[in-house]
Parts: sequence; C-alpha cells; structure tokens
Amino acid sequence: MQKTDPIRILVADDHPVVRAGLVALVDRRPDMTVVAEASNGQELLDQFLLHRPDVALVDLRMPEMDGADAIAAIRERAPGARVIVLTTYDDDEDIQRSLRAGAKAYMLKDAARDDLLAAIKAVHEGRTLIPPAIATKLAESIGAPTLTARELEVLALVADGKSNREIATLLFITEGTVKSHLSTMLGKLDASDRTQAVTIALKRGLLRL
Amino acid sequence: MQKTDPIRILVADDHPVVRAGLVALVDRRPDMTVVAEASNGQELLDQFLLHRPDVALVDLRMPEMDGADAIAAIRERAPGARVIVLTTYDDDEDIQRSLRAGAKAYMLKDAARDDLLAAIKAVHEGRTLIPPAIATKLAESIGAPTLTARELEVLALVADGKSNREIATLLFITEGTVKSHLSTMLGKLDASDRTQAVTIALKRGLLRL
DNA sequence: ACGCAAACCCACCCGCCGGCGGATGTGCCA
DNA sequence: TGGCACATCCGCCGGCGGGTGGGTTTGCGT
Repeated sequence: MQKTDPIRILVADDHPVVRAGLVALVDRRPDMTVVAEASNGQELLDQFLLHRPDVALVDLRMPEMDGADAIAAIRERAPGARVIVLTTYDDDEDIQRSLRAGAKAYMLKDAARDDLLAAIKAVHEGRTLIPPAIATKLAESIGAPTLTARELEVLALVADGKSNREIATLLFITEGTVKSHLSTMLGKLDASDRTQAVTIALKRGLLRL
Repeated sequence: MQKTDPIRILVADDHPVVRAGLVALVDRRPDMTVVAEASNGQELLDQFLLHRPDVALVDLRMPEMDGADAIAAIRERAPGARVIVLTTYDDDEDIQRSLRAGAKAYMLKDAARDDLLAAIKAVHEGRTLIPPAIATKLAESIGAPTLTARELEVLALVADGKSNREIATLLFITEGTVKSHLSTMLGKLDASDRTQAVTIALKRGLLRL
C-alpha cells in the first residue's frame, strides 16, 4: 500500500494551550489529522460517537466527567475504540484506572514529540504501548494493596484534621472502629503514622486535597 | 504608527507538548513571533541573555533551576525584563514567589487563548496583569502567616511520618522543642492536628510531597 | 453446605501528641 | 540603650492515638 488515508484523531484536554500543542504537533504530519476536539469528559463522549476517530488522545483530569469514566463510557458503546491517555502525573491509581477502563497507551505530558507520534501510530496499528518508566511504576504497584471504600472515607476525614472521636460521630460508628480501620490502613500503606498514611495516599493518587 | 515590529517572545516549559502549543498559538499571530525556546531554568537564563526577547513565557515547575529562581536571576542582569508566569497550579506560595521575583503577569494554563494573547500584549506595553481569580487568591493569602525555615524543616519530617522524638534526634534538639514548633505551626495554619497542618501546607504550596 | 477470606465492627492498655507556661538569644528602631 | 518582636529552645500534664485481640456479616469458590 503506497497511499493510505491519514489517521483521524480526537484531542481531549481542558487546557486550551495543550490542545493547541497537540493539534499543532499532529497536523504537521501528513499522515495524521485532528478531526475533533473536546474540553471535558462529556464533550469527549459526544464528539467520539459523532466522529468515530481512529485514535483519541485524552487527558485524565477534566471537568464535567473524569477522563477514565469517559473512556469507560466510550468503550461500552464502541468496544474497538483506541484511546491514548495523556496526563501530567504518574499516580499509580490513575494509571491503573485508565488501563482498566480500556486505554491502549499511557503517556506523560513531558514525553518527547517523537515518542508521542510513535505512540499514536502504534496504537492505530492495534498495538498497546506503555513506556518503560510507567511500566515499572505499574509493576511496583501490583503488590500494592487496595483500600476499601470505608477506609478511604475515614482517611479523607483524617486528612481534614478530624480526631478519631469526631470521625466516629460523623460516620455513626465507635471510636474503636475508626482506630481499627486506621490500623489496617497503616499496615496496608506501610505507614508509621496517620499523617504518613495521608501523604502516602496522596502520592499514590488514592486521595485528593 | 501603522506598522511595528512583531513582539519577540521566549517560551520556557519542560513539556514539549505545551511548548508546541504556545508556539503554535503565538506564531499564528502576525504581530508576535517566538525567537527562542527553553526546557529548563538554566536554558531559560542562557536563552534570555542571548536573545533579549520582549516578553518571556515561563513555567514555574522546571528541572535544573526553578522557574522563580530563574526569573530572579534574569531580572538581576536585565532589570527591565518582562516575564509572564504560566503555570498549572494556583498555589499561594508559587504566586507570591514569582511576583516577588519580578514577574509581570501570572496566568493559569487553563486560560483561554485570547486571554493569554491579551496578557502578552499588555505586558509588552509595560502593564502588569493578574487575573481576578488569582488576585483574590492573593488577597486571601495576604493575612496568611509565614512559616520559618526551621518550622518547615520540622513539618517536612512530620509529613514523612516521623515521631516528635525521631525529629528531635534528627535535628539535634529536644522533643519538647519539636512540640513547641509544631504548636506554633498549628496556630499559624489554624490546624487542629499535625496531619491537617501537613495537608494545609500542601494546599498552600509550602510543602511538596 | 461448608470453609474461608475480607470488610466492618468493638474494647482495653500504654505511649506519644499537643496545650500551657516559661526561658534564652537576636535584630530592629526609637 | 532600653524596649519590642520573633525565632528557638525547654518541661510538665491530660487526653488522644495506635497496637492487640477478638466478634459479626457478606460473598465467593468447591
């Protein structure tokens, strides 16, 4: 095949500057073209279903609808959709969530131009692609335990400076129970302290300020 | 004056994608042109002194040399330099540091294209410009107290899950002294707890994970 | 149906955190 | 040179945090 149609791409990011950068990068290439843009998760879903692009570049942190949720929603109605996650952070949690949602590649925004373009081509050809740095991150977090919904609820209140007694009344349980949840979390996160538990959870993206 | 030279601009950001976006945005305008790029603070300083652009767009979070430090270094050798800070976050600390360093404008990366271009023109004409959202942030933080170097040192160890006794030995002081520092910080930050002290400091950008 | 793991719940004991009062040293300005 | 503000330093005491050991329910696999 000597002449094929260009790869049709959808760009989704809430920062106008970043969108402009991606569009500029892509449109310079003759074998790629941007067919649509979106600035939040809802738009992303709508635009995807409307244009059916070959590849979608999406940021995870977006208003209206979270990037990972949007990806899941897309792949529910278009199982073959090829999505590349492009984000600023390398939180374990974000990576896992987006890959579970069905993303084909995970790139950081500080990636070089060529790496990004290569990723687009690779994903378009049906391959999946995770950079080595991310892959090791992922491998590390395999053994990492997961917190239950209740535990996260407790931890969020801890981060807010609430005492065990306050948390207990807020959640309609006993102070002893709160301590128990906290204790298991200290074990899971390998933290020596409620404070360190919070900072570790923040590092891993389990918690947001 | 009907025809003037285009505004000469320097773009500094460690993300290639963002640089591409800014370049694309600016070069589309006939009255502006990008004369140089930099991907870290050191390059920024070198490129600025080499090209002497009319306006510099710089990201704060950069390797090698912090954006604010680079700005300070630039303005030391070129007092008239006009710098626009362009960042992802709206930490009180970052805002204040960069403005103290001599930045003429502070914009967030989620700003609209037109706002950004308007800011460039405004700064080039000698005006300074802070968006209302940032201005209120700044106003709020005026009354906010500042932590001493020693206090920050203690707080960083607290965030690491160290106990008061451990911190004491690490800093060659008594446990009582550590508690004292902590106590004054709780007052300054209006925190009820060492944990909340850490999260508040993180929110304000006084501390990094 | 059984075993089993995991989530959620609880009570008791000891040690550490945080509040309080107070001491010393340093820089600044009248 | 006194006075003031602030950073740094210290000890005592009550109350909260975290470890330990254990109980109940839900869901899952065989």
